[in-house]
Amino acid sequence: MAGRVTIADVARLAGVHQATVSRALNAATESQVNPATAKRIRRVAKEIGYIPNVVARGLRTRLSMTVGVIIPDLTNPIFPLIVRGLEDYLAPRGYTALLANTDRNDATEQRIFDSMMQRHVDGFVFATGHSDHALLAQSRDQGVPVVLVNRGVSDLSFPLITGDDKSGVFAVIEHLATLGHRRILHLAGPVGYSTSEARAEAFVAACAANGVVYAPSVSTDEFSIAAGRRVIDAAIDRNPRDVTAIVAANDLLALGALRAIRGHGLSCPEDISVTGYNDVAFSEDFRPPLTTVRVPYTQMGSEAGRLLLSEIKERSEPPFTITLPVSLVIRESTAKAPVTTAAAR
Amino acid sequence: MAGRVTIADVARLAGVHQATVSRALNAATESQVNPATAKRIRRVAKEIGYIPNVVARGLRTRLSMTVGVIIPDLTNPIFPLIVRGLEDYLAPRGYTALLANTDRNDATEQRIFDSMMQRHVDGFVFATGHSDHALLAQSRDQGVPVVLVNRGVSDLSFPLITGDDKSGVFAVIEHLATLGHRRILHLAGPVGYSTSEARAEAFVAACAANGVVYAPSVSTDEFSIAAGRRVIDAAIDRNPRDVTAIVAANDLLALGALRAIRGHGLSCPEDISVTGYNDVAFSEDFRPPLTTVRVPYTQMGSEAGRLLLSEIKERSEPPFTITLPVSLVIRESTAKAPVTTAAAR
DNA sequence: CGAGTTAATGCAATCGTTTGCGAGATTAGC
DNA sequence: GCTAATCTCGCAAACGATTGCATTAACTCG
Repeated sequence: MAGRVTIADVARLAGVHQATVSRALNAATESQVNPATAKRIRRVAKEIGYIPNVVARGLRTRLSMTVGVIIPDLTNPIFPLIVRGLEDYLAPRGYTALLANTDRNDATEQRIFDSMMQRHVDGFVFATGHSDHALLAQSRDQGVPVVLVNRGVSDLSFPLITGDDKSGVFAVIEHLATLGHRRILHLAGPVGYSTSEARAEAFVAACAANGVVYAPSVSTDEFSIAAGRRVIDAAIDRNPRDVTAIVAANDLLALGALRAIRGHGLSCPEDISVTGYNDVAFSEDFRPPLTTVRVPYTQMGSEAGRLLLSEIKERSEPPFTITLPVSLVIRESTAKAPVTTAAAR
Repeated sequence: MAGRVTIADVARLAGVHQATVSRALNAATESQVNPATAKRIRRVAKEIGYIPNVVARGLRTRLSMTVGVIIPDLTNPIFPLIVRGLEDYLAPRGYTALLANTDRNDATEQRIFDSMMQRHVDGFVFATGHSDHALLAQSRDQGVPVVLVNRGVSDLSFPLITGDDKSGVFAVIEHLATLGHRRILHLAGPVGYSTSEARAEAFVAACAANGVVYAPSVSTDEFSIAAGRRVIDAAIDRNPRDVTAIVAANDLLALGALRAIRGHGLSCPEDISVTGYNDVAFSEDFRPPLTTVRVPYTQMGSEAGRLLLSEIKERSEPPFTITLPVSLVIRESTAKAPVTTAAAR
């Protein structure tokens, strides 16, 4: 028990003032104290197991060595990757992460934000994909830096790390065009998400560039397997064999599409090709293994850490966007367009 | 900018002493101040946007309202569930979680532990599955409560939340026995993990109870797809058609087995049945959909939160173990034992 | 040898709260 | 109308560090 040992204990045992202890133990000020006493102080400190109280220090230095990480839902498989990358960057540099989920609920998000503000985090990483501007402005007003991950925000005054959605979608469409697909459906994500929008726009542009006819995008109300299945079920019922390929905005949606296709007695890729986006864990083991776009989420996390720390250190970093390259990974859910269907049109 | 607004600002504007402000804003002490002034204080506080500094408060109250969560690797799909359940319990109660990954590295683990200790976390949740006793003892010595998740530790002096491994494995074996399997292989997890050991033991007992002959367990060096594949590849090469079912200690290992089986031109479940453990996300979409055991990881997380908070509040809770029920989920990776093989023996 | 540097350390304020103690003011009891 | 109990609220000391400033001692140099 004994209550934690403080700097005063060390000072007493080493026969010096606590100010001297503080200086001796702090790399930046160590030069100000006699090497011999410094050594003695360090020895005593180690002996009695002194560990500095970061909270007390933070009170004085106004640094908590803590950053707030706000994500929608840790259960969505891309976020663990981001968080992991972020922490791997932060930990060796003495920072730790406070993590919280918003569940896309603005009230929750505000609550979390306040709670982290109270804890005086040194910066924020937002990966919410729709966080309202109010929070960002609030944070900036209080002088605590923010970096955004995996989302655009209309005004570009915050640094942002994102994957190259445009080139990812282009790669997908080119791949499908090469396989002879000419009628492709875009299974879009819910509106209001920057990724949905970026990918939908890129889809249109890519189709145009490749001479592909596209059906009007159908869009979902959430990024989930169920939503994908629901929408594709309806599409097939309405107009079977209309398209030869489905480009989903997301692996989850793609998985829903796969289930819908099987559910209708059709098969992928023989009757219809499907592509996903994200290259989520296990997508290699789906039925069939999913052709998708790999996004370097772990790297996005560590880049976010790098940017945030540099913002914390030298305040006035100009905001800019880092776009990370993505890559198409071709597996078995895409194949040549079925001749019958193509001919039938 | 303007630096955050403090209690002194509120006091000045409300024309009272800061002690009064503190009391007015704190539910427990609110009764000590005149309702009228309390109201005025609250109004002023709201007006100028006062948010109490939890760090400063913590310095005085010795409570950080923060708990440390130590896991091996967030990328392993069971941990996001646990963390999510934990945070969902913690957040509404004013606590936030500091999260860090050990990667099963003792040095890293010690570093993380120290770092969280410095931040004066009010308690720890360990889900490392092999964390050394030293750390636990250290934590107890300092008087900060610990709860363990998903692992046993030989001395049972810490509260523990775990899934019922024994009944899970029994359910699996009974299911296979009913399907006619008589020669079953256990694809065990790496030694030194409580889950590996518990499941391996249960396997032996369950086989004995069901009159099943089992091959000596083969064990892996890590819980991964690659490890599972490697071991099963070797087993098939050595002795094809020896067993009719493989019981893996984990879904990842099961997935490796599935790949190995396909790689040898065999098929699951026609030639050989496979079961997993955990019911990881997407296991429904594997080839074939995996029969496995569902473990309530999210609930494990929230139970851990409950236990930890109760330990924090009233210190001397006696340690005890909570075992959560699991359930067998039967999908397509298990089928009747092939007659040919059965007859051949 | 005295004045001026420099090196090493102590003093005390500060960061933003909470809280034991005590002082007035008000109310109650008789 | 006086004592005692009860409400309010202010004072000031914590909590555990950091840091500007002052002080002392030792050293340099002309």
